[in-house]
Amino acid sequence: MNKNEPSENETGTTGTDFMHGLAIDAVIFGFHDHQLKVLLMRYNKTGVVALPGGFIHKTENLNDAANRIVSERTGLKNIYLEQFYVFGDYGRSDPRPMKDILIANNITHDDNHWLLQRFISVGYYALVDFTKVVPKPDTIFDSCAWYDLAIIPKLMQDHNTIILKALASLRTDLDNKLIAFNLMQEEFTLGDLQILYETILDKKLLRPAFQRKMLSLGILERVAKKWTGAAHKAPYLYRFSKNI
Amino acid sequence: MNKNEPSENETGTTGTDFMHGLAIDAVIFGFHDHQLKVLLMRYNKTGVVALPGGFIHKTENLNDAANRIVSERTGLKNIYLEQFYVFGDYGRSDPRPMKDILIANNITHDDNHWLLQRFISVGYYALVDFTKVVPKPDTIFDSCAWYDLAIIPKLMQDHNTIILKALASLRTDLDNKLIAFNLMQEEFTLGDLQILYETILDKKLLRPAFQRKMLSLGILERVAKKWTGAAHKAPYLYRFSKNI
DNA sequence: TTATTATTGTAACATTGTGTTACAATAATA
DNA sequence: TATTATTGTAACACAATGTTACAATAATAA
Repeated sequence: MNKNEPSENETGTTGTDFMHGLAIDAVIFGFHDHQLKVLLMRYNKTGVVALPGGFIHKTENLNDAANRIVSERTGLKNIYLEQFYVFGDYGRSDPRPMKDILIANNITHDDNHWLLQRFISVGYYALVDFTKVVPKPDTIFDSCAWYDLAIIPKLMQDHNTIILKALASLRTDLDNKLIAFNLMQEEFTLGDLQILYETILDKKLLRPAFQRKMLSLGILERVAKKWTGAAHKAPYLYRFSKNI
Repeated sequence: MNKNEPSENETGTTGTDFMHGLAIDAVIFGFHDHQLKVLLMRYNKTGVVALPGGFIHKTENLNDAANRIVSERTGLKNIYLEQFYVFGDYGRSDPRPMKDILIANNITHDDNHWLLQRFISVGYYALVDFTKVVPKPDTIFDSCAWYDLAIIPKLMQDHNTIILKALASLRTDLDNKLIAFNLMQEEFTLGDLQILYETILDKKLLRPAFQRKMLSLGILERVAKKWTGAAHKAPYLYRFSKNI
């Protein structure tokens, strides 16, 4: 939300500056401890859990809005973002959870309030470095936190479906685009990278073939040996080569 | 548009039943005479050429709206449709061409008319059997016709960009999904199919490799020999195997 | 110091998929 | 019946990937 406009509160409930009927939902993926994570928001009072999302300012580019929304929740800039689907079924917009939230937060409204109308939502997924994210709740959300993708609770509206579709898109994009690096820290071993791929694709990969393929892409720079302290050969650290 | 609601004219200029700020633009691909074709509409009076498009009824699913819009223009049902991108830049919505069209058609409006506001547009591409399409203009469009993809005129707003993005999506989808058959007639030879692929991808393919690949997919049924009348071996006809 | 252990880096071979060349099988015409 | 152009497909070459094998470590233990 635009902090320069005091007429707007953080969740934009007055909505004078936003396009109506259209929203953005963001599936923000992180990777930590051998698990894919998703950043989710919990509305205070009602406890409803939902994807981070937001609206588009009337003079704002759609992709800029997505960037803004994801930056606000993560504290990061230059985030890898990908549009993956538009969720536009009429039935997806049950006004009940939002009405409960408005009531619980003493926000005046009637049944024609724009937040209770139908929304079509543009789905974006983001890939971020888990270790760099500082999740940011606000006044309406009492929590903004990582959830293991394997144990997502029942979410608001069709947000569970949106996550599944985002994951499917991530899986197909993984082969075509070189995006997995956005989920890693600056430096990583080929073993780390393989575990990431195996986690996203949910299947085991053969180590020699995986290493050969990654190295043959020509986008990895060998940095130094990693000190592990373990009783075996130390792996090399790599970084994503930025000059490509 | 819904013919059952007399309060709506065909182009929905009153817009009481439509979502505002959101539109659908459809890139309808056909294939004929060794060329990829796109179906385009020409507004009467102004001569502005644009993609077929439309709006979403307030209680209509987004994908249903896209189907409806494409069916209206082609006269076909069960059309292969794919969402490929959402065009949401603020600058894309120049109100001038639409204002000219409203003026030329004596449609009363002021500068706040919803058709002159900003639109975010969901891009769909459709693949149809060229020979089955009966292009349908209406009162606002004096023409609805096929254009060779290689010689598209300057279109309204960012519609040239939308076509380019649709073509790029079609090209990448061609390898992953088995969708080219939607552009062919019921029965076709492998030579026909190869010409289609070559036209879409804009590059020559080697015949033995192409035939081997298509046949190994296991989705083609050999039907009969095709009578060509030419002084050489007759090719086989194939059809897309529906039981898969 | 040297053997032990587990893991990494990579060679080597097998299999599969695709690029390329070659040629037999036609279907009409001369 | 020979000629012609095109189709169907075999055969080989090459590239990408799957799989097995093993040498190169880095710490620990003997």
